Amino acid sequence: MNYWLMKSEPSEFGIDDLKACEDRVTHWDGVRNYQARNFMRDGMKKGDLAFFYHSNCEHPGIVGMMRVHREAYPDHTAFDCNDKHFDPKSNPDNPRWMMVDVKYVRKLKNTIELAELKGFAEGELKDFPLLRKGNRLSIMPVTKQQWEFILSLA
DNA sequence: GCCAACGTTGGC
DNA sequence: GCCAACGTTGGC
Repeated sequence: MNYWLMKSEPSEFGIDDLKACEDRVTHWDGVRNYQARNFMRDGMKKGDLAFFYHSNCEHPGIVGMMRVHREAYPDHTAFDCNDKHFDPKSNPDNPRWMMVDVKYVRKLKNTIELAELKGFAEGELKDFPLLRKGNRLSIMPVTKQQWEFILSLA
């Protein structure tokens, strides 16, 4: 089993929105970055666990966990010219962007803030992509060691 | 709101 | 293939 971290802006779609979804499942649409897409398409397997990360907000950090519920399939929002993430270069015959379905697992009692994680950038979380300077990946792998260490902070 | 870092686009 | 211009991300 693999571990992941997936970012979302809580003003757009936060962990409470996921929890409120029917069956607590939603499709993770809108990824428009090739590296992030490749992680989803090539790496994510049903049953994998992922941290839910709130970005671009007052207290960015890890707020909970979810599980991959369905493996990668075409992101239909890329075909919809009314959608915020419309991409005219993607079409149903040759979809450029993919998404997975994720299911809510649980919220953490307290957010593990980015500021706290940064304290381990030279130690336990060395090489964690989230802490790399200029990192903009919205989906990234987490090693088992990193996963367990981060959870121990919660 | 600012801005650094990064990815993408497109002219050449 | 290079690279300048531009757009986006996301912390602060």
